[in-house]
Amino acid sequence: MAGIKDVAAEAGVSVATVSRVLNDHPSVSPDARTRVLSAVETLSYRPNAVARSLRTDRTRTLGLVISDVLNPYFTALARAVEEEARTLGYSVIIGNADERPELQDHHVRTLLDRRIDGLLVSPVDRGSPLILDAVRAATPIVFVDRWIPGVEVPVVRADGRAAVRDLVAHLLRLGHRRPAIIAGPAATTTGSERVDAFREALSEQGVALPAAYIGLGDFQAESGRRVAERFLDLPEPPDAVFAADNLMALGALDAIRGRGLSVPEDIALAAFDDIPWFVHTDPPITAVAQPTQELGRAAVRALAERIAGRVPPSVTLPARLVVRRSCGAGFPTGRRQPGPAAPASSAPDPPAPHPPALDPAAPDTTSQDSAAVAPILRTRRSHP
Amino acid sequence: MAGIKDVAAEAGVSVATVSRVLNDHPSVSPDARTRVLSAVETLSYRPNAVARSLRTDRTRTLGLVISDVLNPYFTALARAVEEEARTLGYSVIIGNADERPELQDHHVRTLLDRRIDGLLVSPVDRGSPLILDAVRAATPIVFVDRWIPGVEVPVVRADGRAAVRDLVAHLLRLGHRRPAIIAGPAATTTGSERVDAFREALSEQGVALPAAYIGLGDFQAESGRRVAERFLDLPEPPDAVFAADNLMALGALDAIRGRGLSVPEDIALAAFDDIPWFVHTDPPITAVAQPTQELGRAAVRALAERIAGRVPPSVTLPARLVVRRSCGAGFPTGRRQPGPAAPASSAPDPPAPHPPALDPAAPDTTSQDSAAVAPILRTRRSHP
DNA sequence: CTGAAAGCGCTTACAG
DNA sequence: CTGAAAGCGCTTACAG
Repeated sequence: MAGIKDVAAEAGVSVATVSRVLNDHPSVSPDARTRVLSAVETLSYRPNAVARSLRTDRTRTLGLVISDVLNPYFTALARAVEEEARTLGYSVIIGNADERPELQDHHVRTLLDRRIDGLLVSPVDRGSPLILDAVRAATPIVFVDRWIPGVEVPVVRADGRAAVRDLVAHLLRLGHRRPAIIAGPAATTTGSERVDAFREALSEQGVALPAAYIGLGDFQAESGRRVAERFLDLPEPPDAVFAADNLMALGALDAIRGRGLSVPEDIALAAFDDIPWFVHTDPPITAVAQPTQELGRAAVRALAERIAGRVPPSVTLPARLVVRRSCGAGFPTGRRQPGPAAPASSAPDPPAPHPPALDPAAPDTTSQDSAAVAPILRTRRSHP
Repeated sequence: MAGIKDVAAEAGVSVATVSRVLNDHPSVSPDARTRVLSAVETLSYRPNAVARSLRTDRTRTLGLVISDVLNPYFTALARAVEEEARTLGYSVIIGNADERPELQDHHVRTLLDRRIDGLLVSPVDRGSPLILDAVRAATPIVFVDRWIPGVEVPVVRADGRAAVRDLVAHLLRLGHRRPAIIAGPAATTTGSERVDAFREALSEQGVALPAAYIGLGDFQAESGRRVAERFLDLPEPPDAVFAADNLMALGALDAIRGRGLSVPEDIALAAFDDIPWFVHTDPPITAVAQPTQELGRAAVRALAERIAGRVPPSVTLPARLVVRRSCGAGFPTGRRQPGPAAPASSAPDPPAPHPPALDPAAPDTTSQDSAAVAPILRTRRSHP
């Protein structure tokens, strides 16, 4: 593989000059520039990024440690992050923690060893001394989605409280009186916050959330199944289940149907995090949708600010409720009625006859499906 | 951040000695070793991977360029790749091509600039001069899933022909007579092979696949929707649609239901690539499942061989048909019957009363659901 | 077993 | 505008 010396020889200049044209340094004669450029061409020279990074102490690389690649929410987040990073001239290296603290630390360590310029993390726990050390060492870090309380790091996340309040109103309106929740690990902020939001919204409506109706999951499908089964074994099972992420909702759905029960007739189901497949599950699942794209973009911008030495503010974006049929809504449970296709829309579900109560202060937090699916169906480049 | 010099000073030895203990070189006195190790500890020293790579000309990093991160198939593949790579002491950097040749080349270029030790690619087209150059330059490369014909590179992929033959038998047995296919781009091997397999299997049964029943998609949801709509607009629409990947199946399902039609009563639907959500779509979708985990592992092992200078063989693993209800199978279309839960299984669907014809030479190619979902439900670490 | 020194491929003051 | 030279943080023959 040709090096900068070969290019210099071919062009009849010094390596310094080659380096200058490669880096768009102003003081290079037009003649030298052309010769270097053509030498680069004929040798198909490509600068060695490793050497460059060692010299400049910058890698133009961002690390992103996500909790679980198999979770479509994080996959969408990763895509948005890479897109925005590319715009800003950065590459991103993704580390998948698989919800395991050791694996998270493995990736953080590897990323740090590689001297990435900045780190985006969705921490799987509150502990990691490694992350705390990195923060102390002034490594540019931004938390996305989840964060570690008490640590001085900008956080980019969604606030689901209004949407959860809408969900609770929706459930109560449909007659559900014994709502339960499959929570994420208490060690994660999203694990505890979602339970808190649910409990508070219920208590505002005078409904209690007994301990037996709070099941502890780990954000993975299998735990959703396990907790749902425990709920169904209760002397008085809940009549509605809210899963704190989409994978646990999948597991819960599995468990419910495994008992021969049906959603929403026997038990209602809702999930935090909306994904395209929820439109097509049986029944379509009501979910709290995060503005994933925007979160990813905002996180990268904040991190770029931190890298530039500035102190970006945390950003909190609202989530919104997407109503479908999994909590019951007066829809016929059998076949859909024929109707005209909705050409530019991805919302095959008719509007719910009884929209949930809206928080008047946030009229846009609730919507009827579709927007959540749009990313996968619309923002992709269509076939030429 | 402490460097090797600081460690040397702290331990009272030369940097050479520090380097030796860090790299487990045998000729280091026990005394020197302990002192270096404790210096490393007190300074929380971490070797700079960038400098190390420059010197050793190895990055212990693999590049993986996948066609689309939003496609659960590739996400599962990426996870398997990272897992196996980690076992072998490699990190992996994922590049998402989003089915776009320019983006694929962007990532390949970036990865090459970073001097990754080897590259795993699932090419989005047959062209990329960049990839061909890399092959010519003897960069260790292995193709996964898709490949570029005529290029001397090991290929790790699944052969879906037997499974597609099973699918065709299944469709015909259920009375479908006008099967159509939503193909992937002809520029990809998986795009053309799946059509060929489908056409051949049909012709073996004396059924033609007219041009009007071959729709060209791009492996993304939106194209599945578009092609399905075109099918439904035909004077004589197909009575079964086989989507060449899971995202196009999602789009097709959208389009079909947007017309108020239902699956499988009005039209059957099947997909290539099985994903956990297919168990819970309405109806559950019959799919050709690839051994994704094994493909990822095998690809990494082959690449490691190539990096070591050996010439690994290509590997082809069989795919298998997973029968669910989307092609019709005599299941009631309404509610499920109550029944006991299947504790350790993720297959809520009862066995199909009419299993498809099996190729006697490959009795294990067909199965009844479940196994495909197992990865996400079982192989994850459960909550402690 | 140990250290001084060269060198990996770049970038960038510095001097001209 | 240009080049010689130092140096980024490591590893590794080489000599002792």
